[in-house]
Amino acid sequence: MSNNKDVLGEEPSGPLMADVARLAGVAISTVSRALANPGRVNEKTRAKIDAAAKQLGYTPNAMARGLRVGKSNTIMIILPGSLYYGASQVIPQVLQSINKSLSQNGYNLMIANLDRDEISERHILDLAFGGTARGAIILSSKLPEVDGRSLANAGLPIVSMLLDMSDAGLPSVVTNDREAVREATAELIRLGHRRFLYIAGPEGNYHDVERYGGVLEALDAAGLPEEAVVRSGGNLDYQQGFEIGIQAADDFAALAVKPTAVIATSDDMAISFMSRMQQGGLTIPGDLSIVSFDGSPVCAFCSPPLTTIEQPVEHMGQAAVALLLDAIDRSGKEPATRTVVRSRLILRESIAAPTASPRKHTAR
Amino acid sequence: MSNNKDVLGEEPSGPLMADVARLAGVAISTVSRALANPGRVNEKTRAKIDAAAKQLGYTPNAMARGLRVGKSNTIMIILPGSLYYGASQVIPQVLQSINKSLSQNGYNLMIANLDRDEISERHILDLAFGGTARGAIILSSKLPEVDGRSLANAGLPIVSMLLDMSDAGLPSVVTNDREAVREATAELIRLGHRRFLYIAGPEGNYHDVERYGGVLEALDAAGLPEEAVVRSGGNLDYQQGFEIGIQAADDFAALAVKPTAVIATSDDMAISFMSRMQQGGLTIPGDLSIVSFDGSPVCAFCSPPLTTIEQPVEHMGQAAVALLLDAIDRSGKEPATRTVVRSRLILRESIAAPTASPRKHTAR
DNA sequence: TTGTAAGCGTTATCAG
DNA sequence: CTGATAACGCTTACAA
Repeated sequence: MSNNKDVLGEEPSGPLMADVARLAGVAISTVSRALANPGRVNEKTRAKIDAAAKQLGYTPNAMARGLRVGKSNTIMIILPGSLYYGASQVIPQVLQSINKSLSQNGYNLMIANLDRDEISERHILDLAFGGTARGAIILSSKLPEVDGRSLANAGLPIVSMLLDMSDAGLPSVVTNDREAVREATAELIRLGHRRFLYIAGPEGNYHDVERYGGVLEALDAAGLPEEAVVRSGGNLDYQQGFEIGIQAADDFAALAVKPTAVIATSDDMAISFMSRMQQGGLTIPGDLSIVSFDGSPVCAFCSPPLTTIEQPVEHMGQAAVALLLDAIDRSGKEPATRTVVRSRLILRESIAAPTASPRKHTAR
Repeated sequence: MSNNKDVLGEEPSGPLMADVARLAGVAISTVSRALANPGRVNEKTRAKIDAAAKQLGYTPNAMARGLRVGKSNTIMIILPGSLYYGASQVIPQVLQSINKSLSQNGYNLMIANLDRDEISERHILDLAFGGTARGAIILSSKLPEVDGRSLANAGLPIVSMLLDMSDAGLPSVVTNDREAVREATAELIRLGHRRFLYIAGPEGNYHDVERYGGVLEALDAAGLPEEAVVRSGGNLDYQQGFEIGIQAADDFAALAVKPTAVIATSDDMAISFMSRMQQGGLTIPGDLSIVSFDGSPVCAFCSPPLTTIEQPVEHMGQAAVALLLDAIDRSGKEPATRTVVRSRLILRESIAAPTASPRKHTAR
């Protein structure tokens, strides 16, 4: 058994449980028990077995175990489109956090998809229906569904992150997009701003709806009309943040009445927008205040340093894993919960009171 | 068999090959053959089987297949420390590229490690020795090794990326760090610079050695003494690029004779360094030219836009996968190759000829 | 407490 | 070309 017979050219398969059993002088099932439930076996035999296992450098075969118990210990993470943005570290931070939490609980992390074409979707479904994945965490996207098979019917626990899908029955971990943007906008209003430019991600997208909603709520609370904010963007994805910011700069240039403050829905947008504005001779925050969303580390080193809303990605990752493992354990028939982890406004030099007389602008 | 008997509370296990066989009216082994080697089965029965499989929504169980054939189709990627940097998108780009190439070849990507503690290393070794991983791509780090087991002896094809480990027997995909930095430095010399600050990653690290070597070669070629360059940094990791840049700014302030040009070994370093310099009243590139390494997208939107060396990460990822799959197929006894993918210097406004009299500075 | 034996869902060998 | 049947390495009743 195993590769004792040192056959040349043979793939070494490593020591088997049978090898450990033989070396320890016990039955193979005893080894299995000793390794899994150390309590249910005689202390002395357990020691013998441990010693034998260590001596041989035995590692249990994960696929054999998985097949037998009908479960894997791999979690897949389903990512939207591209993994990289301009400067945002949200996705890598999420991966880091989730992977860490999973490792601590004995699970592996598999990257399931980056390109949302049919091939990738099929790939995801194979992972789910083929027993490879034990659960899934899905980021900012809808459930894959290809010719009859849908991830929703895979009998797989799924947690949505960033995007609230609790209505669709998925436990979700999100941040308080709406409230955070409302507060940021309120801060701008407090400083004296009355006209705003809002730079949007994909229009109608959950984040866009929530964040823009937050702006409107703040305006409303301050007694300002909805017309106080002008929208830009809406047709490109968050991955193209730099592009969006550039287009917004063009939009800004075309405006007859200039806003005095800008609310960008991602740091990338804010960064390229600000760059263009400064090239055009505007000073920030003198002529224009800017706040954005994501809390990318680089914001601290922009000139001026960018005020941004920091998403607590690490906590969100932990929460998502906790929810998922819970669902796995309880093989849950419970109603989908929604966990909200609060974002935090980081105030920096990119916002200030509007200069001169705002009346000049508003012509009031 | 399977979940025909709709038992409540039972985990639905999905249709099995046996179910497909029954529906198609053939033997189970014929189904297996039809699905794997469509050529070795009668066209008509194949059609029947395909239809049955599709009708049932059959997905083969990956673990069963893996156990039987003694191979998985999962590749693990071993990452150094943290997954996220300041603004660099190198890691996410690598993941994207590798995952895409693997998917196209029917492989899955598993993230193997982010924290290089003993637990994680053990985890990696379990993946390797437990048959979960069929191969590994390792980024800028050495092979894990814990109590007796070493990844090197797992009988697993491994490809190193970013770091040249061809000497240690690992096929490696790297960029031409040395040459790229040499050219960048030469460009600065051509512009008239004669005194340099070099901002380093971990001292003695492969990248540091290569990149600093490139600087020295350029100096030498121009007949400049080694003393023309001052080193800063060396004790922090690349993940702490912003920190390194800040410390470098302090180092710069303490210098009696100021360099006129800075070579940062990562964009993060350059960004925080530049931010500090500008806060201190220096203008870039007027008082100081800056080039850096990585080619982060955000560099285009810094003020001034940063000259940087762009690593062809996508190509490198593809090359790494190609090498790995090759090694898997050939179960290769061939000598470890080294694939070099050339970096590219992106010229932007952060470098210029030194102003008038460098003596002004040096006099102080 | 330990051993025996029956699978888990595939693939591969070997007859037919 | 197709069908039995024996593994793959492990877990888990069940028996001793």
